[in-house]
Amino acid sequence: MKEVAHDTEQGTVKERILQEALRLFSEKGFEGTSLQSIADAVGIQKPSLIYHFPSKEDLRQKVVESLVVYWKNELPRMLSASASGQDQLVSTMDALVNFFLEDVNRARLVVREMLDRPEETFALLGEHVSPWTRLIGEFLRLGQQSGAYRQDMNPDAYIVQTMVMVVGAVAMGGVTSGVIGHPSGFPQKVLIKELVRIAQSSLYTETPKA
Amino acid sequence: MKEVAHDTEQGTVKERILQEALRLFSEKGFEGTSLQSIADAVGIQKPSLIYHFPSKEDLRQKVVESLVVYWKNELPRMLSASASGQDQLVSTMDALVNFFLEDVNRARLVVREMLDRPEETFALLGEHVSPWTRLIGEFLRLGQQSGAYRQDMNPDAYIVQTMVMVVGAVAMGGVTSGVIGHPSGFPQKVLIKELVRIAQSSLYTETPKA
DNA sequence: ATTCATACTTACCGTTTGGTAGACAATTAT
DNA sequence: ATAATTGTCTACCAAACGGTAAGTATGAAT
Repeated sequence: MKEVAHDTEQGTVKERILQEALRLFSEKGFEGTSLQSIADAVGIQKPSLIYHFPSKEDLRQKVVESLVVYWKNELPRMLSASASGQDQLVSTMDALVNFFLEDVNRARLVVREMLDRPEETFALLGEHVSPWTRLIGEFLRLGQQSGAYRQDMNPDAYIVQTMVMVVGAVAMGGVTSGVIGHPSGFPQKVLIKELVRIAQSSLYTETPKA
Repeated sequence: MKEVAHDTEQGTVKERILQEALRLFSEKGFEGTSLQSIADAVGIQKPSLIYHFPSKEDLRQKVVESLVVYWKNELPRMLSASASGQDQLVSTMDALVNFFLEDVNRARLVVREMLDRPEETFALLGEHVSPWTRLIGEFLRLGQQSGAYRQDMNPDAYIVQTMVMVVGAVAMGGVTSGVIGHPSGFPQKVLIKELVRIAQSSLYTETPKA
């Protein structure tokens, strides 16, 4: 019923459109990407594209949606996977980093959407992600009561800042490292490692290793 | 010689173009902003705009340049202003935050430039900002030798990450706070305060107040 | 056999885009 | 006085944009 054509290469045409659109939107931006360029990348004609997605705006929404639904499935899995404990937070952040690191375009698209459509993105995050971050917030507050986490830490603000740091680092890390003057960038692994260090060492009351 | 027209409102026409272009580029993006919309915002006709800036691309460069030269003047002033000591780092970061907080569009434009033109932005940062961040790097390494700063901290990566955090927080803070689910955002002051806390507490070996 | 929906095509359309040409005042220099 | 420079305008242009119309090949359903 669904796959009528041969799907010669990989995935259905619709999937390949979403894939190329994600890539181009995140690289050149929504306004900077023409339907023609997406059609070319997929190897079809422009009206064929508009057949699958009635408008450019519709395509954009579907691309964003594909990221959101991923998270709606993956985040709860991660939060429940690692047994409750200190490591839960660490592994969740690890998965968060890896998700974006797996395809840098994801992070770039998220950043672009935040800049291009602040209110819409705000609403989207509030709807799909906030239930889970609230949970993490509760977890942080508990750790604060037990004395494991710093008292002057603001749980909600900490979560927001950590997310900004992760998304920002992946999306802009390679570029930002220009501020150091490294001839050609900065190994991303080192950057991520420092990111994790910052997030953790600013959380715990005692220093893990002095 | 320079100001021929009456400059009825504020600043020369050229300055007002740069001002509105910065605003629109950072709000809608470079590709999402038409010369017409800039001309309308300034209150002139499109060819008058093209008279002052020969092309849209030229205008973009001048807008970016206006931010860079600001930093080339301001950063050294900040680094030398506060007498050498622990507070030097704190006050520098404070000024960095305030610069972007003063006009959120600055942060947004920087982020957009990093996404739209990575190599170019990388080179620009390397040329104009890296000399000063290298200095801060030296400062961090010294503090590390003296035992004031954590040994597992990577100075260069720390600087990069801190910058990502600052720029990202200002540019996307209001949106990202949607992840918490606050009905209408998050007080930016709280966010910035936590940002500073994270940056500092992840730096020092001993916790300031437990 | 024929109807029907799917997936994709070529040809086209109105609008907007960045940019040019050339006229017109007003100021400045000679 | 006159010539040149500066800043702004109206009118226009080719190209690219998002999107439509209408047609064609193909396989499934009746």
